[in-house]
Amino acid sequence: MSRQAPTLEDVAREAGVSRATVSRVVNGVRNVDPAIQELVRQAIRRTGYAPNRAARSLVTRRAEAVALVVSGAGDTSEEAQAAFAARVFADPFFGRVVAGIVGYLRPRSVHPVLMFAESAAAREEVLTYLRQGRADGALVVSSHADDPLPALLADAALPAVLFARPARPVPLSHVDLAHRDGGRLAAEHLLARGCRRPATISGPLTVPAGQERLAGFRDALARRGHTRVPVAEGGFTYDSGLAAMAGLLAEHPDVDGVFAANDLMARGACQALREHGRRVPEDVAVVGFDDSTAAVDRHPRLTTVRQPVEDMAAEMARLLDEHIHGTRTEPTSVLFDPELVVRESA
Amino acid sequence: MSRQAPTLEDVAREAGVSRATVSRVVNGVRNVDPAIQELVRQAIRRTGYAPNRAARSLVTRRAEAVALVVSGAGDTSEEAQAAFAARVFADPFFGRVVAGIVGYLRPRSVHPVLMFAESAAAREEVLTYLRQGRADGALVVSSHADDPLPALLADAALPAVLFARPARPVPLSHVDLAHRDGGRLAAEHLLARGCRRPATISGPLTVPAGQERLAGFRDALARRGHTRVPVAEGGFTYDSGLAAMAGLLAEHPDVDGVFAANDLMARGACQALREHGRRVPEDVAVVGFDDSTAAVDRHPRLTTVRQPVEDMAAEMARLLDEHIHGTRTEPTSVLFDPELVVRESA
DNA sequence: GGGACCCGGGAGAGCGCTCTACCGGCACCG
DNA sequence: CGGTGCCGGTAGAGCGCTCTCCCGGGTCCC
Repeated sequence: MSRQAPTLEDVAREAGVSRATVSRVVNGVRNVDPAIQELVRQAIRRTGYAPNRAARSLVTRRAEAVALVVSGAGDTSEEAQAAFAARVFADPFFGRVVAGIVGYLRPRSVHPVLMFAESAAAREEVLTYLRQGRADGALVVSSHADDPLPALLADAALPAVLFARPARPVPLSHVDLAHRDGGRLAAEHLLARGCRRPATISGPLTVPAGQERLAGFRDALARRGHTRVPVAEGGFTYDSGLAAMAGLLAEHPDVDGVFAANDLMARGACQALREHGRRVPEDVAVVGFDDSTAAVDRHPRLTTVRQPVEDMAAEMARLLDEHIHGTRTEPTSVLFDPELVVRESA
Repeated sequence: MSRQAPTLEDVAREAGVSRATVSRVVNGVRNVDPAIQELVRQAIRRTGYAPNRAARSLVTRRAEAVALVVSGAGDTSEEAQAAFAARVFADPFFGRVVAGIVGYLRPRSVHPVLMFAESAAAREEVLTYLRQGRADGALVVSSHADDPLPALLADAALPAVLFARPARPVPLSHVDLAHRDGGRLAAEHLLARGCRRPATISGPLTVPAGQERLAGFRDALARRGHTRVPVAEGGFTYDSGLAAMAGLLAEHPDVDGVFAANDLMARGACQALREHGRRVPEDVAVVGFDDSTAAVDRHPRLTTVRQPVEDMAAEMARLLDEHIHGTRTEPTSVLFDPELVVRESA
């Protein structure tokens, strides 16, 4: 910004019309004489005019931006913040969320502001940010079940949409997956493949997704007569999957099929199986969950329950849009269907 | 925003002082009587006041936001945009960049707006965004060498800082790594381990980082008498590393040490070696580059040349800050030193 | 004791935009 | 030929904030 940026006034003078007329041309409201329109457009080009957004926001009361909040639970220390960011981004899942959100926002010229809310101070910052009108609403992706942010947002009556149903009910719209159906798909596939000793590495049982994937898996097996299925609880990380699989093998050396509640753990499980001399899928079939590209294209390519994350993220953005514009007022929950993707591991 | 948000005026009335005084308390400028300060603070608390940022930005001409631009080359189609975003985030490298940037920006209450610039239209959008004053500057991470964005930013005299030196010189500040030294570290380590037949999987030779890591590696080996070192060019992806390693093995079955120009390719190389019955590091030692956590903590844990990405990203943000505030005017380049991290693979 | 100088506070302009008036002119119609 | 719309444009208020200018009163020093 070496010299002053041109204003509406400058363009108006250049085109020989009033400020309002230029504004109409820029925003495309009301009929403006085509000849004058062209005149104004040329003036805009000559001056290199770009409307000042702060001024526009001031009167429209719209920031045309939304906060993309990656939310954690507890009260992480300041130093751990960098680690938190790195960890979140390490999960291929998050990239898909961003892709879906940006895909929806971009054509609407709305921009996502990246925020982390892993401590009480950071959460307060998010609320303030929204109250200041710097963003029109929040898209929240929580990494923990007991994330306090959703409730804070709801209390403040700030427009927000969540990815995944919160553990505690909160009057906020959210998108989610039919996790139960996903677990069922995995179970049915393992049985169809001829597995006789299925087991599972569940997600953390504190989060709904963890509980429901497990429930769906168990229910489907129970209906087919498998009532006592070994379960090892994992934490959605590679290492936890590895450890869980090692544990399962120790207690049940005869397992021939494993459903891991996400791809990262499935990968860990594959590694553990390899270390214990089991071949995948010949000795033990492995089914993952998510279909996160990065985790899936390794060897052996993972059979997994696909979660349409991009679509879900886009829907999340769409819901927020409606809440912001007041075309939707009641909290809504949109459920997506999982899909089995068969590759090599099962 | 059900009811109107409280304004400075409201707080002033509540506290029985003038607008200016409240503004002074909020911004901490000049001496305000402690008693009155307290009065104002209470009024702020009672009213739940949060200063409107659009209004503030309008007069300060500061958005207190920067664009975090992930930039590609060519003219990707609209449909490929989602894939682009997903791909970028899949690289663990990017998460570290974000962590470093956020670590610097957050204490300064500056927020990053995520933007993708993988097509001409998207690039134009970035420029407009900055010209509109919605962000005070841009932090650019390019995935391609011939990215046109830096030149566009420089031409428009918009504050911007790049990660890595652009292929074509551009009058913009940037941070970078002493890639040559990194290549040298890898070479020396392999030789020190007793490797007699070193080879390398280089990065794309169109990008400076690719060229220089290779040059450093070659030079160091040449000084020790290894003048003809097998080179396979990769594309910084897992698959390209796998393919390159397979190629190297086919032509030089006796290689006993490999330097891959990034961790992802090193992982691919490990996989290829495993498939060809070679043990790592017993038969072939593998050294990676980056020290990207996610890629490194697999089995065998990767020996790698660490790039202090977080520090580099933070420095990038610091430089931008200086450019924005006018305390730095000349384009500056800051070089960081790589560091060898020895783990299991070599 | 009087002038210079702060120090704490208020008044008010103005940042660049949108948007609601309003107004002149022109076609149409009774 | 005087209303009645309607079209195409202008005028101007005002969004909420910062910041310069100003002013009263106390302090300090000669």
